[in-house]
Amino acid sequence: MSADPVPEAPVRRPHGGRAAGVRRPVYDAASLLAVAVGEFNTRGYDATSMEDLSRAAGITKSSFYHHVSGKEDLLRAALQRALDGLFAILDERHAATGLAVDRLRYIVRRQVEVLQAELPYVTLLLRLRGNTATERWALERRRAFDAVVGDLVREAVDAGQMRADVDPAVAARLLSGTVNSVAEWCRPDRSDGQARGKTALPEDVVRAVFEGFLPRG
Amino acid sequence: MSADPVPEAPVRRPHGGRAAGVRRPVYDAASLLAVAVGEFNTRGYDATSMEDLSRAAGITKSSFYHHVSGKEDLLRAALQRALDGLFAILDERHAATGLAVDRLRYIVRRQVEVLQAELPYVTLLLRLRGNTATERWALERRRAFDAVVGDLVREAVDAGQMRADVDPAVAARLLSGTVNSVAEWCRPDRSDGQARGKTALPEDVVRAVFEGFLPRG
DNA sequence: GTCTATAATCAGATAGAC
DNA sequence: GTCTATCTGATTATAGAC
Repeated sequence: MSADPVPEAPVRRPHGGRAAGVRRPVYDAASLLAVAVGEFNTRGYDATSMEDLSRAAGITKSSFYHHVSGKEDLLRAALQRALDGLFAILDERHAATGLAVDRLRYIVRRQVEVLQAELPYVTLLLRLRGNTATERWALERRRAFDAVVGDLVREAVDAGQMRADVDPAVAARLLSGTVNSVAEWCRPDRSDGQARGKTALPEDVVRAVFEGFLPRG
Repeated sequence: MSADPVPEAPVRRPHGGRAAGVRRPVYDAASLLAVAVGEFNTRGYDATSMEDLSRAAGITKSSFYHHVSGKEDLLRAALQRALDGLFAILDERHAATGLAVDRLRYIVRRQVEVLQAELPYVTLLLRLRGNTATERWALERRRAFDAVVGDLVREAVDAGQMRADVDPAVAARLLSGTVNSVAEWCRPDRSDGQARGKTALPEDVVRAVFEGFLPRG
């Protein structure tokens, strides 16, 4: 179920120097990808020009093209990374064994964790419209992930581990929607769970989804 | 708290006829807006050209410009309609009086109903990036709506009507996120609650958010 | 109201000097 | 590796005939 792991950013130093004190631009492919994804998420993929990207990287458009093959390739690399992170969850032990509802709970928690760890890449994935072949490929992969979750919800409902008075298909979509909505406001710097530490958010999402917001008892 | 109501589509018939049997194009401003919003939601606002819009309306780009003043004005009209629908909820009786948790429940239900009734317009609103002044205006209005909901969540938590072990700010965002995620898969034609009728979805969302997906008891 | 034709601008991408 | 200059095509918008 997993895909090829994306190689981690090899830090390569450029030859040409700049005036000392000037904010150092990024040069290697992985860093340029990070810059690009940031711009994509700020303006939207379609509204972001190669000029925008190169400016954000601190070089001209031509220099930028020396490092990357094009706009869509940047998008594909970013989406690959997001999808690899998500699909890797499904290979984990607790996602593949045990009660359906427990596997579901584990996947939800891990999904939020991956979303936090790979925030810009997952955010980009969640905002696709499907205009290019690359986008449609990623959307299809994403649907495959959601289908696994959907099947698990149905299994849990059938086993009486989840409430049956909400249609399983609707429940699955609300569940995914709730998890994915975190990308729209989560910021990596800020610990979103206030004073309860950095790991609080995944558990909050699990509680909200499975137990709801009403007081216990 | 409400804004000016948007006038309902005055059906105005065009003079120039077409060959009978050919699919009749739309001519009045409201119909062209509906067409445009549909295209915006399919491709994304930035990726949709005026050529795309005019082709979808069945006329040339120049003719299209005869009816509308520009791309951004179409966007503003659409966002106005979505925001009016949402803010009108806050003026309703059950949204303004009663226990905080009950007001919240009512708002969530009505939000889903408005989302269903004005689906394309609300969808467009929820996908904004803030590239133009119009988008930023709409985003600010949307944030104001969310702030009202956020305050209500805090009030409900403080009153012990909602669980206190999830940060109120996080709870409010998860709540809004869950509701808004419906726009990503809800289709007006299909009755999403399966065999339980068309009005099932709002209640399903309310149950999911407040009671969670675990079985009762 | 609709059309063809055309501005004026900006997009993604490349050539080739240094 | 970076740059200036340029190509090619798409984009928003307008002019003006019918």
